[in-house]
Amino acid sequence: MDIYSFEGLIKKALRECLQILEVSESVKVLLTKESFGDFTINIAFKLAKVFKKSPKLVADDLINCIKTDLIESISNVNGYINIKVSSKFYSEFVKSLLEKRENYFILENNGNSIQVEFVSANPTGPLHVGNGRGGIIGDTIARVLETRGCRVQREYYVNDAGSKMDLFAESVLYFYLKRFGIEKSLSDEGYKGEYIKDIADKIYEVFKDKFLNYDNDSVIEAFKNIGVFLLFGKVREETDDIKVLKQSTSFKIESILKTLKRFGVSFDNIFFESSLYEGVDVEVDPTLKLKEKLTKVLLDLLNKGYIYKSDGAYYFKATLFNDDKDRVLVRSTGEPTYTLTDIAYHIDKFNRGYSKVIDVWGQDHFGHVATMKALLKASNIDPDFLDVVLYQVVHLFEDGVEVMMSKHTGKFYTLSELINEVQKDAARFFFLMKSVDTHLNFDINLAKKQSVDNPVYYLQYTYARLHNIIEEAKKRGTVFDDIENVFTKASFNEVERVILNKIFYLNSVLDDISVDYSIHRIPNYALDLAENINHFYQNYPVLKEENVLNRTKRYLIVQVSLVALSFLFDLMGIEKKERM
RNA sequence: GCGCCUGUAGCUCAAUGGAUAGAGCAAUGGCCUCCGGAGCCAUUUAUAGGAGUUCAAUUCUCCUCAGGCGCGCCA
Repeated sequence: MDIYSFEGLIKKALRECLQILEVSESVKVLLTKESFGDFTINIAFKLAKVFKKSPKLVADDLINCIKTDLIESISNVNGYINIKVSSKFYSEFVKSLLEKRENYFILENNGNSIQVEFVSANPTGPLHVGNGRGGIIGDTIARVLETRGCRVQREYYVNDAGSKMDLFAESVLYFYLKRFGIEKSLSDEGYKGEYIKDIADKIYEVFKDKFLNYDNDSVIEAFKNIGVFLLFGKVREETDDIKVLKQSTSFKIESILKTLKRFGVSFDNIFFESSLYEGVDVEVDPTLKLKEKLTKVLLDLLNKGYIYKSDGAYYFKATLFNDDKDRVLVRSTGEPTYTLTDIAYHIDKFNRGYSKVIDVWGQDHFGHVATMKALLKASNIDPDFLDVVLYQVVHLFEDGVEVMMSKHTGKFYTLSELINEVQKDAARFFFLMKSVDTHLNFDINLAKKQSVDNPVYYLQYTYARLHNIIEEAKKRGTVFDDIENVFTKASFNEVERVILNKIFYLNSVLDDISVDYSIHRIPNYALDLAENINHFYQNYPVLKEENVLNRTKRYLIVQVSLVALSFLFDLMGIEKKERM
């Protein structure tokens, strides 16, 4: 028995009674405060207008409709329909949960195939702390959707083409040539971080003067590829250079993929932007040729009349689709913009057959959302196919002072360093706790402390001490009653009911999260539950309890709680500890 | 200037439009003949300001103020 069957019973009762289908379908059973009962329904307020009666009178009618032995009593408090559930309710719920274990919270496959794309940081430097937030958000959304019965694919979009990558390669080249005493000019926009020098040094160490007599285009291509391999950890095309590089293992900077793996984040698919540039050149019009994949997208828009030329550039009429301004898709130089490759990429996703695609972007990409939706619509794809989750910036504080982060100046805290110092679990939890809409102030000193201040230890402690009860019971050979007697001869007190009700309600919480992606509710839920469990632990000893029936009842609470906590730890990607 | 996000306790953050706005940290005072005191209990303090919609507003609408971000032939 679960929230769905329970809610279904109530819906059915109301449907038969009310004859109003839409209304009874929108009924939701809500968790309520213990002083009001176990669960509540507020549908009477909504129906008051329809029936032209006061909520209180409507509730009176509704109460008479609902008859099930899962409910012990049902009351009407000024329109609130408060439900106190029965022993049978707990009997069916607890037995069902203990039978299914963690799978109680994992729903059957619902046929939806969803892709979540996240991190997708440019492979032009190590990940910084802000990327960690995006990583956790995407990873957790994926985990939640999986529990809701969706098939989920996690994808990383690697921008290994485009002008940022050229700039990166030029920066490496600058330092490479310096090793030979050659001073080349580097634009102010160029990357100047230590790691750029490390890459140049590595190239020098492995390849010596090999690239000195390359022409500029060739050396830039080679350095792009080498850079992506060293920084990201994987390249689309394994050139001979990469094979040589693989023989030599020493390189100071941890690759992006490795950092993420240490962070508990992994991907099912890596999509390289450069793959959009595969194939042959195809004519768009007599003045322009692009690679076939991009041409196809552009021609489609062109044929629909959504493209015009201005000052030699190709503009998309985005303003026809609610965007602020028209957008350049091809520069006057004939080069495609990021906007064109990105819509080509999203059309590719659409063609792969997902029912929905979720992109996790930093807030600074906000302006790009309307553009992408406009392009989707112009390409005859429902804009709702794409959900974009924007997360606010991470501000880093060290010794009370904000640490500014920039790849260009080279001063930033890497995610890798952060994981080294505060452990994966604490870092994940810290990122997960805050709503994506709020700016996250990350206090490095506090995070480094690894002390009681960190709520993740509270959770792990709760799990460990509960688990210890199970261990002790085995060790001591503690005797328990038949659990059937718990439901027929005993009853759960308020503290115990709160715990059971909360756990019963977890599926409903997860449903909500899967719709609005409010993943911060998971750690908050977990902490709330842990608090209730610790209160129970403190006041109601299990093994010491002499009455065997009570002892068994409390032991059930421990078992149910352990299953729920275990599931939550797995969902958050945090290690559960049986001993601390 | 226009658009988006945010403004809740001393600090960091919660609260599907629902009943008396909750936690942690910090402060003060209590709990170990213990299944783990990394815990429990008690006390203190808050919805930026103003209108509106609603039976009901921290939540929705509008205005004001404050902070962040965006408004490229960058990605």
